[in-house]
Amino acid sequence: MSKLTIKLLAKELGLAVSTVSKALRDSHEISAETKAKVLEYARAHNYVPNPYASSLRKQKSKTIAVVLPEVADSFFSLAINGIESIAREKGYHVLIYLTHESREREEEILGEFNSGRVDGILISVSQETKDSSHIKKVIASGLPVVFFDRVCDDVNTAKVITDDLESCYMATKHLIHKGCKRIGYLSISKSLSINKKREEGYTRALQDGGIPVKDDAILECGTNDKDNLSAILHFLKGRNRPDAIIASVEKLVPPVYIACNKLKLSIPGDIKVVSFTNLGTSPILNPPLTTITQPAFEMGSKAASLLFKGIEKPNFKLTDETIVIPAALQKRESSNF
Amino acid sequence: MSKLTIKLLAKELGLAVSTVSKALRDSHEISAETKAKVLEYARAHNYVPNPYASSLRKQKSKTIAVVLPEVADSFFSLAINGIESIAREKGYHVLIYLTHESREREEEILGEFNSGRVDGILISVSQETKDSSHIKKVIASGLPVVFFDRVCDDVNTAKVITDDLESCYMATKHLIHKGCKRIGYLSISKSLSINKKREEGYTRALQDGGIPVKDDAILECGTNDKDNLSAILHFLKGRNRPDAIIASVEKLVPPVYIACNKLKLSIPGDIKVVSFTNLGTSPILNPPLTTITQPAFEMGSKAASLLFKGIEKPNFKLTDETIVIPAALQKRESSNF
DNA sequence: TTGAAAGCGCTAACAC
DNA sequence: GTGTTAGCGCTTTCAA
Repeated sequence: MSKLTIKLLAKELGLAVSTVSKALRDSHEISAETKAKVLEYARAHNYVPNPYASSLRKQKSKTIAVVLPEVADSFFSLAINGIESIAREKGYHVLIYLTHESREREEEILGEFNSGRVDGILISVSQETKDSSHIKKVIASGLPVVFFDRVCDDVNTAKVITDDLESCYMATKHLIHKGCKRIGYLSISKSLSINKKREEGYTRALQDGGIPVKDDAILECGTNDKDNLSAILHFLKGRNRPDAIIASVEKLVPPVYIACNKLKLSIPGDIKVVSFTNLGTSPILNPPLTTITQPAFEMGSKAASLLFKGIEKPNFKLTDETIVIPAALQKRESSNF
Repeated sequence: MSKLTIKLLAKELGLAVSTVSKALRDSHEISAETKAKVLEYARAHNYVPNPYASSLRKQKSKTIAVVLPEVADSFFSLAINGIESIAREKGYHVLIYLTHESREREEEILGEFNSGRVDGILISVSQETKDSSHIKKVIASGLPVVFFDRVCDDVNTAKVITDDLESCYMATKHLIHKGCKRIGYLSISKSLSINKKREEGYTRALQDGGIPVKDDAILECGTNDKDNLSAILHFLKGRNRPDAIIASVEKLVPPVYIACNKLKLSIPGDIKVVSFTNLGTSPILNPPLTTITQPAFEMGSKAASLLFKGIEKPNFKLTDETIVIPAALQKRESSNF
């Protein structure tokens, strides 16, 4: 069962290895006849060149890494789809790595790439990632990096994001328009780019709407689901409880609904809810959820396209340019339309 | 910015390449002193061995492939998590490939593995995969393969699945117990292992419950979301419309809820609903959904563990043994508890 | 148009 | 305990 190699192939055909190699890659120096013979034999015997030998020789791997906080989130699932489709199209392979929101793990993972394993990196950083030196280091080593969604502002490379500030501004405006006076905001890690922008959209909308911005209207949630639920329960119990909530990430949707349910707070009667999310079940929640939906698939494919350009075009530099793709505010019953 | 190689490293340290190589791998033949020196220099200069050179030499890649129908499904998302965590633990890298439910693509992808790119394969087959010759071929070539969830019964290798028949039997029983007389079943591709088992659980429960099994109580759904919605709408319109529905896969949940909504059928009043799904939003749907939940993470990690055993233990054969992990019936309002 | 040979970076015999 | 060397499978000069 020893694998067929180019050497064996050459021997069988009575040709030199180099001739076979060239024939396989359809080189113009090889006669049509020889090419046909080689190709036929190769496909008949299911020959697939060893990619690692080729990587070693050519010093490129035709492989990219996708580094994600997690995959159990519909945004990332859809983004992977987008990435994979472009990668396949371009003949690249996709290695997937999960940081589980740990900056330490993220650094560990990136550190491994200083080895020729991948030709480029797509990354959405972890919640813990404040210091971006590990990313700068990998870029300095010559590897193209493209951020998507969760970026590091201080790293000079291409980024694909949504209009977080504007879309959250719009969502907040919408709630104000519906008569909400005490709008709560559920944040995640303060250091996260998306959170900063979304929160700023929120506060600006409040200011523009003449509503005082209060610190205790913002609840910072974390990684642990149980803790988040109890924090939200507590948040909704105060005598100054909010009459609306904006959840900055998808994972906060279930705890918000569950908390309201427990506290017998009716959505949208007592409290209106809006969330950033790509959940396919938003329209069938109880009640249907008003969402800010990111174009996840498109973001993934755009980011991948950019990365491949950065890899393949010698004079295309992945500078600090940022591609912003608008998110959509989808109004539903949870905010009273 | 040329990458640091073992050769350079050796030169800098005034040592032979082989000495450095052994030192890096903590060989007993190397003095503690030399080891320390090498290790220190290596880490100070961020040396990471080129994995492809090593793969080439050792004839193994420390990489596995995960071949999935899609990733926008909470089962697969969770399974990837399970796979990744074990892979990381074992020092393996994970290549991800999506078939998008196409058997052709699946074959294409598997074909590429006849090259040393991966040491093993985890696969959940596409809806279109009836003929499994492409999988048999890759196994015959010597690559370990472990199926998870969607398996091919006629392929002799390890499989990690849930008790599809039994759990669907239980779910159907539950509906019968609730007084349902015309229970509809939404299938997907007839050829899919999970569907066959689930459907059989359904029919057996009907038989055991003394309810006639009718062909027109089974609706075969497909890949296209819109088509599924209209098919379900039609299905629920007949004068002999079902008083309960079992959805065999997660993606059918939104269309079922939407269809009922459109037709003003109340769940669970007019029609009870149960679905196979790992959706985190099941408890907050309108109404909360009764689910058959698979231990997705565990299935992924089990499958990965098995695969690594098959890769690393020379006399551990991945025979036809099947690991069955039970799914859980989580009763909620959609089936009236 | 074809072939010989060097070498990508690493590991593993084997020699010293 | 350390060094020399061959070779994994491929691509790419360069020579014939």
